[in-house]
Amino acid sequence: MEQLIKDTIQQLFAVAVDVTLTRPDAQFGDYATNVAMQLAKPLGRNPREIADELAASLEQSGEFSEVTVAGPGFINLRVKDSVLTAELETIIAQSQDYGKSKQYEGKVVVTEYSDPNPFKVLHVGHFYTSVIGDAISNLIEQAGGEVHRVNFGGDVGLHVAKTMWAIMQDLGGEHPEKLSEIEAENRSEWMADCYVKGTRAYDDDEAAKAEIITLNTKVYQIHSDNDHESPLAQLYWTCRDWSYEYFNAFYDRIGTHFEKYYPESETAPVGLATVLEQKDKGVYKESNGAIIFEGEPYGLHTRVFVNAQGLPTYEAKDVGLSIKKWDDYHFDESVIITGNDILEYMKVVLKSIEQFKPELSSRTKHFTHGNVKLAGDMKMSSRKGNFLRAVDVLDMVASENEAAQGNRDDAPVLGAIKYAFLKNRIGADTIFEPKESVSLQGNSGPYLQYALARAFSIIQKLTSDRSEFTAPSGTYDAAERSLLFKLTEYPDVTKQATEELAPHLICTYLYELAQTFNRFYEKSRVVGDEREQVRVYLVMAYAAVLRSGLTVLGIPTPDRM
RNA sequence: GCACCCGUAGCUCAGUGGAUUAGAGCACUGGUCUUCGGAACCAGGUGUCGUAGGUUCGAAUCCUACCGGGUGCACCA
Repeated sequence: MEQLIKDTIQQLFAVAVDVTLTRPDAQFGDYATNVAMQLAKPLGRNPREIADELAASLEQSGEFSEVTVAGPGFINLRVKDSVLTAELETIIAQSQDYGKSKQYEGKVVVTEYSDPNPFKVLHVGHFYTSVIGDAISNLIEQAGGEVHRVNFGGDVGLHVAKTMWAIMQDLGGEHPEKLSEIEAENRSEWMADCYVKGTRAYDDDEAAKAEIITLNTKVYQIHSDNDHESPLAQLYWTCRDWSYEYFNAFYDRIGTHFEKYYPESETAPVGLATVLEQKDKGVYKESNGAIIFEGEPYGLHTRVFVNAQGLPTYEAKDVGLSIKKWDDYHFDESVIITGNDILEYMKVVLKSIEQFKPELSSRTKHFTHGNVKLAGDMKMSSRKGNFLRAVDVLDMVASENEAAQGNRDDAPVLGAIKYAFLKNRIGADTIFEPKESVSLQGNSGPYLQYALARAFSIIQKLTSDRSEFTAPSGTYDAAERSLLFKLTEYPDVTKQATEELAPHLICTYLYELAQTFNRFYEKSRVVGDEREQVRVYLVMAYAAVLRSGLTVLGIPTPDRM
């Protein structure tokens, strides 16, 4: 249609312009264009006149059932129902594949997100970032990308030393055999408690602080010696395994799967070696015994990559991570999803990498989101031990669902949480109001899941005696037409959502679609109606699009609820 | 102090160059109701789009300054 309008303009006015169609309020038409206003200046004519002339010509083309001019020169177009029928055929034929965009075909993409630290607890923020990262990965995947989901976490570093210190306080020394006294279901909580104790000791007790700093070096030593024998090493490896088991169990439950963990112990040596090597080439430099990168010439700030004790900081570990990802995947694009608190930090790290591996930093996109905040004034900190754990969120929503529906099924629980996390644009902080976020009505995940379950129910009633798709020959009534027209918007939505990596656009669309369907459903009987033939295909097309959209968001699509 | 993110209805947010009433959900009030599964549908209304200038035929949307909130800025991650 855009091409047709473009050609018509070329014929009438002998100028080439880009024509974009928008979807105005339904009362004005299916599509609208403001191209007459764009032409007013170059042609030196009244936009209204141009619009009238163009509209008359478009009307003669026979492609539209209605062409009108409104306001200062907007052209509103309504397409013939036969055009919609052709699109309905496409949706039925392609089903779940309808509307997939193609921007990432043939591209290898590494997505890194979630990034919890072993020896620490998973809190609500990890849940949030995992859901966002997953949806972004799915968007790239539906667009044809070969996606590798990876996870980066600190299995060495000061937080590990703090936890290990408290663990040994608790066990009375380096006694790995005593770990068997910790019940399996209490392990993650016990380690989280130890982290809190270790942090308090580090802050309040000078002697403990010195011990923890020494212990930090010993933990690095375990890795460089590949030590699995010493009592300290046994303690360390066992607790690290417990952490990964705990992470995997959580990811399984929320339907996320990572291809690979990059523990910092593996990226640290690579990062350290790289920084030292590049120091000799002048990228990094020594300052007060540490090795730094000066960001000021680039409008950034200076950061320490190797501390005065010769240990790599998070910065060097990130350098190592980048290099390892590159060696493993030779990606076309590397997408990193984190909280926005490390936005400036990441710019410095990437700028330093750009000095010696420009192709690597130019292919890296850093996406940041805000923090999850609890309604009211409660601050969360895993250091202090007052925080909302990821499982607490699941439990709260499960209780809410139980009160409303009498069960604790995971599908609506995950639907509610994931949708609440995804429906807003990524960037600002998310206020987590347990009661609101968990809502099962209105603009919520379960509303969409339920809308889909109803559609399945209808389809199943007719499964046995449905023949091959035959395109309806007549026209559609108002409710049918608005549902069908809304369905045809889906390809535009996936395209834009993929370009911007903005899952909330899918949410907004699906909610509008479900509303449109529920209105249709309210007044249009399907089974047994004389228009059953047409309507059942509309329902099938709707179910395909809704299911496809929910799947991109990572939201379960149960047939029944 | 500097940098980045944000400021739209009582609350949580869409809308980020287009109009004919700036939209949803929640909350509140009333209605539909022997369900093709009611987690639904319908009706009812509040806005100095943070403030002030500017650009434009046209600004919640772009530019500038300011105000307010959040986050970050050397050996934590």
